[in-house]
Amino acid sequence: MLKEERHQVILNEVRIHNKVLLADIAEILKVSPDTVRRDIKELHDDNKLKRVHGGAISLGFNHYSYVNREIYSLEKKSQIAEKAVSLLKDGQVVLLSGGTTNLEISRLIPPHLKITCFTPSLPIAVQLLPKPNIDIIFIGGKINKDSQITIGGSPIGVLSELKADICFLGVNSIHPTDGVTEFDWEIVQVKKAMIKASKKVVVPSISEKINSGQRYKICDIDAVDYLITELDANNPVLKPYGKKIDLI
Amino acid sequence: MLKEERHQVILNEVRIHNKVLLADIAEILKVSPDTVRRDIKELHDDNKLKRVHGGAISLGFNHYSYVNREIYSLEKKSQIAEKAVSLLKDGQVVLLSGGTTNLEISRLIPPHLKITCFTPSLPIAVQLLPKPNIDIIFIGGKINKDSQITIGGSPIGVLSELKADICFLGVNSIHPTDGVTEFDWEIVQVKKAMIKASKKVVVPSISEKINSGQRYKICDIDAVDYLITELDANNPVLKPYGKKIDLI
DNA sequence: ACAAATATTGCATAAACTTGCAATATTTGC
DNA sequence: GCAAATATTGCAAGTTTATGCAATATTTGT
Repeated sequence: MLKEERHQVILNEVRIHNKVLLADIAEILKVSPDTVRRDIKELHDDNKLKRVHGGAISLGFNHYSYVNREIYSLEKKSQIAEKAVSLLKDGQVVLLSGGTTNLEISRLIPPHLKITCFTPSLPIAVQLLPKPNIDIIFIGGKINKDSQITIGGSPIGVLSELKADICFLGVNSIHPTDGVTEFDWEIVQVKKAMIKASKKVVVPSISEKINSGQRYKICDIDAVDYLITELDANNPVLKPYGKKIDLI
Repeated sequence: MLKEERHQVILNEVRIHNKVLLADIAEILKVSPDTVRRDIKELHDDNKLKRVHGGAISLGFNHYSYVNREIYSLEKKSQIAEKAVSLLKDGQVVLLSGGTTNLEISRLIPPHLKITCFTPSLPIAVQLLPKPNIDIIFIGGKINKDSQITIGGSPIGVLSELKADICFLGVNSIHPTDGVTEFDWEIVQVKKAMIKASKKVVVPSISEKINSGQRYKICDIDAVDYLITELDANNPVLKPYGKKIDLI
């Protein structure tokens, strides 16, 4: 029995059951638990699965855990989110794209605010659920598991019939001349539709994303009305945007 | 059962119900309350949920620092869900209404099954998210906060363009002559549309709901193809249904 | 305020993990 | 092709972790 074979067996079990028990694998493969332990250790180091006491578990098992990624920039995101929330007023119709910054925004929306939120993001809808004064309209469609938002023709169709007061557009990258860009084509299509569906477009973005670029373009800088970062509005990094966008 | 699995289950329950009772988790997972207590303590320390007397609550729910006593017959629902899941086959298009029994069904869908699930239920979508082989189509619309499903014209419109293989219809009440009934008119409209949109209609229902009635009618008994309860198929309680419905 | 439910603490036991080591395989350099 | 170097595997001893139980304390609902 080659090591590679064992690895395949283990990964396969994980793929099917989302987990494996070390003892089970040892039994199936007729090798010592130590060997399996070492195999799992290797696969763990290769990021193929997650090693836990007693066995291993699929990496993707908790997709929702993307909330935990980038925990380091949570502080910045909270600062941004606080600024963003201050733009909201009673009675508005708000469009929220996906992303962790927008999730933070929806977390910070004060419970007394009476607004209507449209969103294609599952985590954001869940986040808004406990707030009694917020009407939530979920923009349906096929759910993209990575981003946990709906994509494709269906959400775009819904958006084409909507005119929201304000849109919080979570972005991957923003650049003074290249505009707003994203790496996933399907998501770009949805975000384009969101911009069309809103009177005002707000981009909340941590400063790391400023001046970077991705493969696909969502819109020019001109299409963005407000740029919110954790930085002070007259920070030199933001200089190139100042003429075209209101900085917050 | 790996500790990690238990953690995932607990977090999932918290996401869906916004709270968990320690005793329920112990029951579901077949472990001692002490273990669950330790699990919750760990998750609390990791800032994944908030530990409170009697269980845990979602972080987003901090204002309500209590846990409601809510008796839900989980054991029965699991039995029903297991029977329900056995009806599923690779390649099917499945329609899932809301409700805790359907939630339990979606929890038990084996991860290797390749199916497409349409649902207007937020908790069910979240529950299905980690399963890699399931395509999830969320039926969008305005979210009803009580039931956590979308209601109104929008979901009904989507359903009118769909023909699913099988529909799991969560119900409030079922009666041999009065048919399937519900207390919320808006939800009735959605469920009517779901029945039209499916080749086969399955009603998973705990036996308490059998022979009861509510204000609004969803459909006659004839429209239901299968009735799944926690009881044995030839239990006398089910006798009146036997002629018209397959009992499981 | 009291009874019932839940939490804490310490402890016991079993299972799982770590580490070092020795016996075999396998690969490498010449 | 062969010896040396390297990897792999199983084992054993000691350590850590996981889990349930029981006695006691705290919290909660009425």
